Amino acid sequence: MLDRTFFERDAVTVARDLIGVEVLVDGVGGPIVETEAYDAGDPASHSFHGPTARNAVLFGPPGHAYIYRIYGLHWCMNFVCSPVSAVLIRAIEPRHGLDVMAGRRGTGSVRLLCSGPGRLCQALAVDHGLDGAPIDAPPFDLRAADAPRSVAVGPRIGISKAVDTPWRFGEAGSRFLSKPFAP
DNA sequence: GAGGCGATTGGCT
DNA sequence: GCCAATCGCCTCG
Repeated sequence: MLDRTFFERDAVTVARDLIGVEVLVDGVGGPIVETEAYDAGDPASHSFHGPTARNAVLFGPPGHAYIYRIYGLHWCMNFVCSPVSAVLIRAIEPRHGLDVMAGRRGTGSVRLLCSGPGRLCQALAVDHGLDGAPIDAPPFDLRAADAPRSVAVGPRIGISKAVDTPWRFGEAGSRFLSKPFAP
């Protein structure tokens, strides 16, 4: 289990350090291979326009899950950092509970089980019910990386503001990335 | 109270 | 590569 102070740092630092960290929800999950940072004062962050009903968790203590619905049908999972910032978990490497994930996802393709923020939430059964939940307690279980990873960096995906800010991080060469990093 | 849109995905051309 | 699906939240009137 990660120390709580891990998230008492800025989102960019945490996003880089999360690559390789194992995240399990009720025992299902695997190592994080792709993240994005959304900093305080970042025009692309949900916190930019101040507190609202949806983003209230972002303004609370770090080390909690911020989960929201996107495009009316998918969920996205973030870990809250400090101050008022968050890391979007974009992809993990399926390692534990493959059969459970496949059942939830309705696909046999291991590569597509958790390759994308919406997909991994479906595979791990993450939804609004876990919004605001502390991530150092069940059903979450976060474990330090088993080995150092080579981390690639690039611009974030799918946003319309601050599109050039290089705050997307990923395990170089992983086949479970939602999109490859430019060389 | 109404209108627009999003940190996405999957299916079809 | 393009586009529909689908709805809660936010902004504006």
